[in-house]
Amino acid sequence: MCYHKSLKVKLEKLAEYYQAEYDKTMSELYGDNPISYHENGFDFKATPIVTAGVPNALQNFNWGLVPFWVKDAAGGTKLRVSTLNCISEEMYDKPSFRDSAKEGKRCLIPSTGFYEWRWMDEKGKTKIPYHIHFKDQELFSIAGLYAKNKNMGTSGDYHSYAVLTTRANTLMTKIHNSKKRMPVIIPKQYEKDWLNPALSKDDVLALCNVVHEIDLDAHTISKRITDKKESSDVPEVLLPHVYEEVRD
DNA sequence: CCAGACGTTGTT
DNA sequence: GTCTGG
DNA sequence: CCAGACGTTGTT
DNA sequence: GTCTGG
Repeated sequence: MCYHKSLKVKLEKLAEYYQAEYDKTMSELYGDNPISYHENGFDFKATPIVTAGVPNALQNFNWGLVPFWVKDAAGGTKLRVSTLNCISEEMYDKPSFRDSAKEGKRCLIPSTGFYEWRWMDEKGKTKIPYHIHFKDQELFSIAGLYAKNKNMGTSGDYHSYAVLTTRANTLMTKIHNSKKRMPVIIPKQYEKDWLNPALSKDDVLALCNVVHEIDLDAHTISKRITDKKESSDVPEVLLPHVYEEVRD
């Protein structure tokens, strides 16, 4: 699973990585600051993504996929709580995701890392947060599906996406030791393929498994990440924090 | 037929 | 929009 | 997923 | 302990 991520990079650098344009609204929104240090999926916020539909632009889409058939805002807010993630193995079958999957509405979700908790005991009493990132590259793409809905009560259409998940690779099995899932990550050399709307189902599903060849790294961080009294969207949240009980 | 779901992960 | 359970 | 609540009356 | 809201 993946409900927390970071995008510690400026808009301009994002555009460069994806060879994509962005409009004035977006530059006003983010200015010259990194886009986020910690984003909680349950805030359902919009951040820049790249879609198969418009592969040469950064577009601000909301996390938590609201399918086109949702009839009103109440239905959307209820459903998106459980569509932050999509089990990639089932995306062609689930009512909430299958239309996006079949229509090739795949997207790249720019990320500089994601957060996961590791359980330190059998009883589920102690958990320690980690930030997971690439070993040798700051920015990378998480794979997603997206959709458009007209009934969310927003001024324009409501654009949203879900993070695809897959079986955890070796590193993630260690950290995400109870659920053993992780976001689908698309290496740079496959990004164009992923955004090709004509890609076959078999190829799509195969790309959801390349995570097993990816070299990720992780470090423990402070529990400030879940502190409600202080903002967690600050640079300090990413700093390594040593726990006695973690020996690896 | 109508009403209601449509989802993720999980044992704190 | 489409499927399932009642 | 986590954090926070943990209730009453009313009545389509 | 379990449910709900975010």
